[in-house]
Amino acid sequence: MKTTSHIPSTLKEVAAAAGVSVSTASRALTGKAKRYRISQATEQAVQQAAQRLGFQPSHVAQSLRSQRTGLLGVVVPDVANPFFAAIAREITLAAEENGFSVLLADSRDSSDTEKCLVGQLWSRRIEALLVCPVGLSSDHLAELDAAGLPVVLVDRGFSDSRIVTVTSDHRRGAAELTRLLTTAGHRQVGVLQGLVGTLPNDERLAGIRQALRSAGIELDPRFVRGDQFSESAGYEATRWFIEHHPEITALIGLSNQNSLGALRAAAEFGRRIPDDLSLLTFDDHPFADFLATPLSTACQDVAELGRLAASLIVERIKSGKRPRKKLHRVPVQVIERASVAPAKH
Amino acid sequence: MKTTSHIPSTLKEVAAAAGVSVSTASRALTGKAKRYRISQATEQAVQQAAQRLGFQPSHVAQSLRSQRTGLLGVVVPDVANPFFAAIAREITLAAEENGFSVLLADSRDSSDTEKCLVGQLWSRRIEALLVCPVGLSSDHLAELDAAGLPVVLVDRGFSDSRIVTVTSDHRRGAAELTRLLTTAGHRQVGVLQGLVGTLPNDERLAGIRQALRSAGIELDPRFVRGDQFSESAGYEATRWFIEHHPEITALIGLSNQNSLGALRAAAEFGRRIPDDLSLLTFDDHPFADFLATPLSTACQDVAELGRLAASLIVERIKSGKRPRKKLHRVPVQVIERASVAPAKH
DNA sequence: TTGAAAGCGCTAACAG
DNA sequence: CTGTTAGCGCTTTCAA
Repeated sequence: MKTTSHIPSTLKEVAAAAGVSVSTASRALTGKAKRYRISQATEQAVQQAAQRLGFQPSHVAQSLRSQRTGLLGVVVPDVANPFFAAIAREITLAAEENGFSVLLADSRDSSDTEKCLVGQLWSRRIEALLVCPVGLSSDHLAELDAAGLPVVLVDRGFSDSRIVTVTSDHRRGAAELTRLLTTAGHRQVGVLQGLVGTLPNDERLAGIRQALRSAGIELDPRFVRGDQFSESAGYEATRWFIEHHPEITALIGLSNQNSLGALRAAAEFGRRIPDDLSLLTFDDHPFADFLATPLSTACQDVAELGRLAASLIVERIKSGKRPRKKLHRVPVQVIERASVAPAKH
Repeated sequence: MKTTSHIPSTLKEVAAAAGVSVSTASRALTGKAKRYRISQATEQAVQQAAQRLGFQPSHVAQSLRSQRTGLLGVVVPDVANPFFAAIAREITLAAEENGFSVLLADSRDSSDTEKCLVGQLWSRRIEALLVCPVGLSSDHLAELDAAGLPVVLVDRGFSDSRIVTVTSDHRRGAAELTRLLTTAGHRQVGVLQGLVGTLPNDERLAGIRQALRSAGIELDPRFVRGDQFSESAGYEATRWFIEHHPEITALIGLSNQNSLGALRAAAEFGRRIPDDLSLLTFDDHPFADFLATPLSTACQDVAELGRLAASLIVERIKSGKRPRKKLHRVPVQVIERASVAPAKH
């Protein structure tokens, strides 16, 4: 028994079937019939032949010929993370609208993997690259960018960078969020830190420090704990605070994950939120309103991050010009819910 | 001022730089030096030239030549939906491990868009296609599959289908979940339905019906309400139940989204869960434990769904054989939390 | 041990 | 109005 061949039909076959040359077939199928004044009869014949054979032009061959692949590379640390998934989605939609396809890669939070994947994408001749970078250096990306491949960084960026970057206004968001605490009279604030050295982490921390200072409070270095955007890091840090610094009355998780860890630790140690401990966090999720204690949060506009990045890329591909403006900030929205109680003294 | 050209160097240039022919260069760079007994000297020369020019072979040209693109097409209804994001991730990881790249497409829950995207992917000569299908027919996919393109369906499938499908054991999961209700004495159970006609929806409904019947209860058709896997559908259905059938003591949301709508409606109408109304749902998410009322749920093994699908695809590509087993079931795990109260009579 | 040449499928310049 | 030809970048016969 033989299965139907899945070898796609070629233009040559279509041409043969229609009794014309390949060039005529090509012209008839790419809407150039008018321009070349192809007779109605042949045009139809070609189209019917194509139809009958289920002809789909090979984008591979077209790419080679035209030196344009219509491919966008997207690299994120974890596709399953809702934050990156949302970004990937916006890019994908924008890409599809503009006739591009998305090559998706998952760097698993590893800088080496990221480099490797970027190399592969490059060998596939992507026309632009969008990365939510991992690690603390962007040299390999800057190189590509300098070589003429449009690169856009999303979320994490690099201070020294000449690469176009789209990120939230972390500092201002963090400051506003912190004000919720100072207003409520909190003076002993613990921070559940994420990956030190990354732009979001460092800017958020700076925002918190600044807001505290405005309220006449100096952030105690011992009150900054943790080194990863992960649940376990948040858990460990919270636990450490509870055990060693019971004087702390409020916690700020520098990511959703960190705060999730805080929630677990608090539950485990019998600390009620917000009665025993206030908790603030970054980013949001659909069930936020229905948490036992709805968390007040500084929420990034993920969709806008994605959209902006996509439009910068598309714009750049179309115009061929590298924009002068490198750093793009998207506002952060503070949503006040019920996870801050007045500080007791 | 002129930016560095981003035109990638070609094998021809490398060959020229090394003072050899393209064929020699090719052989030296593809590890065929031994086989062709190329002299150490030339091999090194070629490699150095390649290094110096930053040569990356064009995967486009290789694809055309070899008729193998190493591309996997993935189509999901919504990349930002955690469920599909998780599936996409597993596929992506598996693909990367096996030397494939993933072309990601988002069908936006539209059957037409899906068809269109699949066409584009096909024209890019993907070697296999993984779809979380939308809509009620899979003819266009079955066609491709019959034509020899390995197609795997995930999540939703089709009863009549000859396409390899990976999905959860919805029926059993639903039945087990329902038993939580019958055991607690509930007899008036409302169902927040999703998209009618889809396999997950229909099988879950069947599972519920069956479990109720085992408890001597016939599911009242009026108690099945809703027509979409969406928050608003869940909200509307719940609202309708509250207004028209206050005798209902428990609700089962056929998706996370549906239940989220139920949560909103319940809050709005002052119904406490589970005291006034028990609520069960499908699927889970990280914050589940910290909801005001932790929902008991039938939880799909999303990672396993993705992994299984990926391995079926990879296996099939490598072997070239279409498997005889079409339908693959992944067990569902019921997690009991605190959203069911004993029924009052 | 190496090179020349053909060809993957397509488009476009050139030639009728 | 249509066909012939060259070439995108690569691999692989075939020939030396």
